[in-house]
Amino acid sequence: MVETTTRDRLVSEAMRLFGQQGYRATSVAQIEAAAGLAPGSGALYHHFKSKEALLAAGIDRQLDRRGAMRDVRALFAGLGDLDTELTLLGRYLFAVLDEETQLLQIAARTPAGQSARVAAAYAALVDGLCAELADWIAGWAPHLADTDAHRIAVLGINALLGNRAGQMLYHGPGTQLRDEDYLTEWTTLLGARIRA
Amino acid sequence: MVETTTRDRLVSEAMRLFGQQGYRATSVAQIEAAAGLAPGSGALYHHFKSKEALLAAGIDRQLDRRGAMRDVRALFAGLGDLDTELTLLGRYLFAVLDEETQLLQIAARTPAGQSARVAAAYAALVDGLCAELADWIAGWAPHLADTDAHRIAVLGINALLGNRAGQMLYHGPGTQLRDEDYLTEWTTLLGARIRA
DNA sequence: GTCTATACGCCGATAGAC
DNA sequence: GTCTATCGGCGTATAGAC
Repeated sequence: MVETTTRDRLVSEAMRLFGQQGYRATSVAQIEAAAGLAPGSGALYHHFKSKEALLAAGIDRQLDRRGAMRDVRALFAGLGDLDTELTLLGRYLFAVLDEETQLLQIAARTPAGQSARVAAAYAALVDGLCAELADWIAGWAPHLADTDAHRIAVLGINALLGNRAGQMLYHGPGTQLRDEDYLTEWTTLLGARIRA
Repeated sequence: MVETTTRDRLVSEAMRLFGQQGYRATSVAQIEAAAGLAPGSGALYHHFKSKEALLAAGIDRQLDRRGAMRDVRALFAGLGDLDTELTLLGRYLFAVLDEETQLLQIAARTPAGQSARVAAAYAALVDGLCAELADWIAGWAPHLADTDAHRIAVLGINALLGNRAGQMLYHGPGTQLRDEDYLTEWTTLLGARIRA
């Protein structure tokens, strides 16, 4: 994943800075400097017609990289008992969220209805993860109504999202748990609910 | 809670706007206008020496209003069975979070280590809620180790935080569940874990 | 305490040389 | 494609009249 073109570098550095500082707080000059161009020169505008177009390109690239909704039921089914599969699934969901860290940060720091593209990308991510988890739950607990499986999934995803949100805000070691411990507890909680 | 002084109105409107748009994206002129002053006039600077001092005053007011850590174990203990108490406790935790909406929004939109005051206020809130919930759990499940009770509490609080974070980002009706349904599922999940 | 007026800097974006 | 130079606008903050 070595960046070749200046355009790619601009997108990468812009998304990194947008995530760290927010869209408005990041200046075009700063992005240019991070991409190895002279800060303050309008060099960026030979690749994007505006700063907003650059954000849109970054979101679109993130959406392109995002694989199609995986059928987690097929991926993880039959690997072992419920707790084992659930732990693996939790690690997988954390990994997906970490791939989308920049998007999550940008979404959190974008004033509500400012960018429809950002909101749509965020909604698609969360809804997709909930659907995947709900699907897997339904496979293990056929006796559960679909709405129940969905509710458990929403809560499970929110628990993972809340963890990453907390890490973004604390940014220090904080009082947060280690990922391993958190996932263990997450597995225990959801496993007990699904079995019941 | 009718605002009397101009200073109070400035703080209230500033915190509202900071929450909606973020600190940097909110201009002093906008705050002045919202407080009924002439936008662009430096009238604000007769009450605060800078925009940053205004934010600090807002955070401090939020901290002052925040009651001392309540002993939820004493508040909710003996009201009924575990599920009943847990539901009430969940409603209470949601209510506390909703009182702190502005702080949560500001924290989310403040670029990491920008304001130590904001980070400290956020950390104190989350740590306090986790401690309260862990305390209550320990009361119902004496057989559980303290570290286990704490882990369950962290996950429970994160699940509630994740829900409110999602509401802040969707801001539309979205796919989110109704509070009632979400709390029901939250209660079921944590209840099953505590009993086990 | 609030106003008008203004200083001064930074930002997004454009023009034109190379 | 990247640079220097620059325009116009908006941002924070200040000075001084009332």
